[in-house]
Amino acid sequence: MSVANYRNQLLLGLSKADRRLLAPSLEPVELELRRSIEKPNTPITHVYFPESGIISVVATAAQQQIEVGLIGREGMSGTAVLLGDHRSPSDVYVQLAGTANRISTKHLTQALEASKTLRERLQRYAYVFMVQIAQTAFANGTAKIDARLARWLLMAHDRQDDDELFLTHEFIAVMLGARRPGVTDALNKLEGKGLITAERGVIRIVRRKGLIALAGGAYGVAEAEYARLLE
Amino acid sequence: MSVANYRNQLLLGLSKADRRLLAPSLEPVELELRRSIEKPNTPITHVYFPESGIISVVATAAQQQIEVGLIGREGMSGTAVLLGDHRSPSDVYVQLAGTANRISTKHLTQALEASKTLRERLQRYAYVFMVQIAQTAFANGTAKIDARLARWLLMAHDRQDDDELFLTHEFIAVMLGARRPGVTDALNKLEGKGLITAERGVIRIVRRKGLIALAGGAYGVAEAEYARLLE
DNA sequence: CGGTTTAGGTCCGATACCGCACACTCAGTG
DNA sequence: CACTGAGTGTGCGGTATCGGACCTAAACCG
Repeated sequence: MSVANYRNQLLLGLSKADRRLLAPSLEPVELELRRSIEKPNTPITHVYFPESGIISVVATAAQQQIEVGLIGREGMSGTAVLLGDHRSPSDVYVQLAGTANRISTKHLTQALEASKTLRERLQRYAYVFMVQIAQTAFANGTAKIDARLARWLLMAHDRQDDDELFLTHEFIAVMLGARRPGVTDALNKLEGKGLITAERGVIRIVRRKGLIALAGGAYGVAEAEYARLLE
Repeated sequence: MSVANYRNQLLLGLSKADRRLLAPSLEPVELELRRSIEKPNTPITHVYFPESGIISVVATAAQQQIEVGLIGREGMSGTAVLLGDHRSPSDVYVQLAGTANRISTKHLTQALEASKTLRERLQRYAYVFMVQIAQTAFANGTAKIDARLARWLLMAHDRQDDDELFLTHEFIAVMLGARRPGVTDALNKLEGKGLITAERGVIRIVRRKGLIALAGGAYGVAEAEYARLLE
């Protein structure tokens, strides 16, 4: 794959030199639905830069699961590696199929050693991801299901080109830490307001502005930080 | 202040050389209750290494406030600076009075440039703090108020020497994003189980194990990461 | 084409938590 | 020593969400 063809914004934002540094180690891979990217407390072997699709970072404990962050073509998995660790307590897997370029933890670590500018840029992303997680904590603590759903749909929508998201209520329920029927209700509510349309397995975003309003303060902060630091 | 006198574990864990690098720039300060450490979207002037007391990182939006992370003598404020930013979208202030050593953002940045080992160690802390925030997201999304309260009390207790926490229900309510009477109820529930005792303005931790059990999976993950990476 | 799987909708009672309001009580202050 | 204010306890109706179950409908498969 030629350098110019990357669609991952983090890779695209690198200097030519930094991109050349990573390019030989990058390996294109398919992101199949549900594919595991990181297992809790297990060494991270590769770090993924999605070209399309979405990767979820999910906290798991006592049979409970809930998404704490999500990664698309704007970012990368494995931020732990950027900060000197080689594992994480979270489960990380593909939530929306797509493609990615991945690099082995070893090669990435070497590249980070070799280039200060690379390190700085990727660490800025790590910071933005931290803000995203903080926003998730905020949303989970203060917002109702429909607002959290709106936030989630917006974040997913930001990470792909068209307006159709291929997801089931079941999966969304896990993401939000809610019951599946609760998600069904919330989706119907959003559809009733004309913000989305939904069919079996497909959700179509219709009015982003309405979704943003409904999400309240839970959406936008991390996105603004990203724009400020990485664009 | 002599090097040996630090009580902040992050400073204590540094190599002698790194401690010498920071020491001349460290300035002892009082952490008065409610003192502001960082304002949202305003340059971070100083980074604080608490010796005692607790600093809260609070996400604010649309008149809603909720704590996403908390910092005591095990850590430092201003993780954004470690990752190349100089502000953060969160409100950061003193939640439990104490003392700290602080360093200007400029001096810290210079020291991070000068010492790779310093940078690596502090960035590992930043990673642990990120895990803590993720746990908050988990707790907020899945746990009931009494479990979240138990988690919060445990985390505060970890960060001081004795068993008495001087807090009002009102402040805890803000931390948890709950109503004040909800906190009163939850505290009474914990007291009924013999896990704590409470008087006006004081909460005394009695049975940590019981609190940990009640907190479910919401407590312990970030603490384990800290032990693994920084002890 | 008929059977099976998977996704979605709906209904039930229970409950945790909310918003709001008000009463009590302890601790300091004039 | 009464007064005041902050901290705490309590009550009440309303509602979001839960846990569990069940039923329909679309898609898939031999």
